[in-house]
Amino acid sequence: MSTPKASPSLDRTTAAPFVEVLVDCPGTDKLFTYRVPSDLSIQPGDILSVPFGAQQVGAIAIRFLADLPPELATTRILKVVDVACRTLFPPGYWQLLEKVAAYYHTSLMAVIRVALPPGLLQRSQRRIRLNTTLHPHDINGLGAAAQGILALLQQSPSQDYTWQYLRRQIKKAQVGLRELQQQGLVESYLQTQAPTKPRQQQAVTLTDPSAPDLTVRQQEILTLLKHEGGELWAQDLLRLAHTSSTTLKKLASKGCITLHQQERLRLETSPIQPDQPRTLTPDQAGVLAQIHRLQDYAEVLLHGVTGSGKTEVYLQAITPVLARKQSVIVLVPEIGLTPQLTDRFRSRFGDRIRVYHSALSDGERYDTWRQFLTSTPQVVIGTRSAIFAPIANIGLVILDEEHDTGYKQDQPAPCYHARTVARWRAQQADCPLILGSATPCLESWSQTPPANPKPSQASIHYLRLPRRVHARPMPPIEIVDMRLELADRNHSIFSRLLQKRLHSLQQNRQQGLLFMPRRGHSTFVSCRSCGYVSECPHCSVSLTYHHSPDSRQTLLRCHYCNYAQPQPEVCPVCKSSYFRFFGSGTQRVMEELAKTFPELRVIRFDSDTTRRKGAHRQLLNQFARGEADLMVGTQMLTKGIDLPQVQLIGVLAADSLLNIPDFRASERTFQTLLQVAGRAGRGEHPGQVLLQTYAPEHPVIQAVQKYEMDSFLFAELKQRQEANYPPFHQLILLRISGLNEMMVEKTALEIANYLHAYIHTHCYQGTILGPAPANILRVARRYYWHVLIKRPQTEMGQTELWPFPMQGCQRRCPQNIRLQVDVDPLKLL
DNA sequence: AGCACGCCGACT
DNA sequence: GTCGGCGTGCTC
Repeated sequence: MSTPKASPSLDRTTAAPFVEVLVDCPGTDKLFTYRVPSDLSIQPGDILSVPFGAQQVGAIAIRFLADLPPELATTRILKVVDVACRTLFPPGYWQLLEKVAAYYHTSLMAVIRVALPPGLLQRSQRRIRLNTTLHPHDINGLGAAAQGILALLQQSPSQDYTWQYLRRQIKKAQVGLRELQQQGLVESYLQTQAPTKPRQQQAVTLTDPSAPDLTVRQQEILTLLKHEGGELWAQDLLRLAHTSSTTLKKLASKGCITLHQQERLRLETSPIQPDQPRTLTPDQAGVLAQIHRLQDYAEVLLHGVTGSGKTEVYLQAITPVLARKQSVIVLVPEIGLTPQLTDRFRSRFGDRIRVYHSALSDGERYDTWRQFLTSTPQVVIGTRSAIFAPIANIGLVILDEEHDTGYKQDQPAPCYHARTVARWRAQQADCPLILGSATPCLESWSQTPPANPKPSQASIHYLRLPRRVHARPMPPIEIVDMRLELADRNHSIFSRLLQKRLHSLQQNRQQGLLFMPRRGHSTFVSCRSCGYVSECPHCSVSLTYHHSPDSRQTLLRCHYCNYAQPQPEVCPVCKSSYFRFFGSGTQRVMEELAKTFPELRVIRFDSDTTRRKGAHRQLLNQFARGEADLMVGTQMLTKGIDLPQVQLIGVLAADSLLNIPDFRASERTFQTLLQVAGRAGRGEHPGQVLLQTYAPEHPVIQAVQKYEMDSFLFAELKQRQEANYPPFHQLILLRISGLNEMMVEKTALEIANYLHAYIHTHCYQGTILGPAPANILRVARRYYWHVLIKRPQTEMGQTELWPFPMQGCQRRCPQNIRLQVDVDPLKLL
């Protein structure tokens, strides 16, 4: 791989004998000192492998040390084992990571972990191997745990498992292991995994095609090689020329070709027809002209209704950036959902596209990531972590579907929002940031001139694409009052109007989507006689009814921890036989459809049917080819499906969205419903949307029906202001969890009290809410309590650092209690 | 994260 | 008395 000229490859000699590193171990954010072996050259930022305790872990070189601090004995200093990756990050990159760590109150290492491709920071693993030379003479003499481990290992094809796995599978595994080790039946060893490395492959280069005394066959091979450009992978040449490696070796010995190892990049590529820029509508052209005018850092909210051609604007905004040899980052919520988008980028920009997301293999991700470090102008398309792509010379950052909640990481720290990080990156690179959406989120919209009472203070430009391309109208939205259906004794989940439309769907050879804002067979199982609800024994959430096609048994499953149990025939409490599921999910809809419309061909499109790799594309293609009349699905249907023939959209239970206990429920519902509606009428026919609800007078439903964006957002903004919610106040959520309920509660209370006092003594503005038990109290045996910090923003929507006393909170947290900080949380459950 | 060290309960 | 549970603390 070529390295930029900034790297004087000869000058990689390490000056100092010691290096301070950041070790990839949770709970250790201080620096550790290691000796630099004379045969290794190390630079700050390089990713290393170092011994740490009994294991070997990944580490990052931070700085050199000429002398050892006096408190460190020379004998204790260990040597760096290896350099896993030599990195040369663009200027300002470390500052960016540090800023993220500071703002989201996490360790720098946690940020580095999301920024680096997986597999680079490798740690050693303890594994247990079966001793095959020895046979246990008396299995029954062993304890239960030992027997369990033995049975597992014997099942394993490699007679070998990680210690972590065994410990999870077998209780008291520690005891069992000791027993087995004493008898010499198993051995325990540390496996140091090699970090992901470049893939090397043999390449053939033509050097001298005119050597004397060549056979006809040899001549043929050389001609072929010349024809292919003089350079090929050995395996390709072997295949093309139907020859063997001995022949190649002979040619090499004659000096006609050279054989050498060369890196072969694992990049996702697909042969794609190149395409040309499309003619823009006047709206698009106007918007693009404004974008082209931007040079330095500026933020743009591109508010374009579904089908208005935002993608083409992105493409044409990128072209001049690439032309002036700068790079671009394009973020999308989920790459698997939008294969059409990446295809279009590839058609336009060819091999300058780098697709980066978690579905890539470790090797592909690693190679793509290392391409970022080259100085070639490129377009990175990826999911949220791609905002950390270490490319230099960024000329433009684009966030498509900027309202999407997928941009917020909420599982492991740092709980960063890609939009926030994108803003910092754009500021750092002094380039424009485009936020695109058909349904902008309140946080972004509130900073644009239309939302601002003092437009001069608005920090985001507002560009609008109010019309669809080819002047296609937005589909009309009809509201069906489900209360009237029930009053008229229609107990079906389909209103009579929807039934009528579904009937005519097939007659008119049209297609439709049915949107169901929930996954699973139904919501929960309850007793109609006594009200008992089946709950998960670990998570205090109701279990969901799942009907698997291959087994006759019906299962109740927990959506949080995946616990499953067979469904009882009668109510466990009162023995009533009216113990049935309640509400409906995609599976239930499928069954009802099969009953009412047996002739309709239906595809189910939800997380169950799309889990398999490539299933998304396959199901969509199937639908696009007209092999089904109707597609039934959950939230996934809202994203990026661009099928011109979709005529009918049915929304079954708008209410279940509206009633989610979250202050953003209205905004979410509005966004989701408009996104769903936008899937209709993208072809010749205008299409129609049918919205079933028990609350037709609800302001959200009203606004959706009229496509009234601004008035809805104004009203919503006002409510947020009154209730001190974002974007007027900033929220920081502290999630306190542990196995002991009392301890969690006690700790949460202590932290809340401490914060109260802290705010008071420092005269900070703000309020502490809670502690309160989380809505779902228990997830996978852990209890959760929340403390919410609310504080006024100095400037609306400004993301700024607050001296929130993380250390103090941490100190009040016992070892077995976990404290997670979520700055600007999106999920308050 | 692992692993060692160290302190309390149920057994020989 | 000991063995072995797991809570606390350190790893250059």
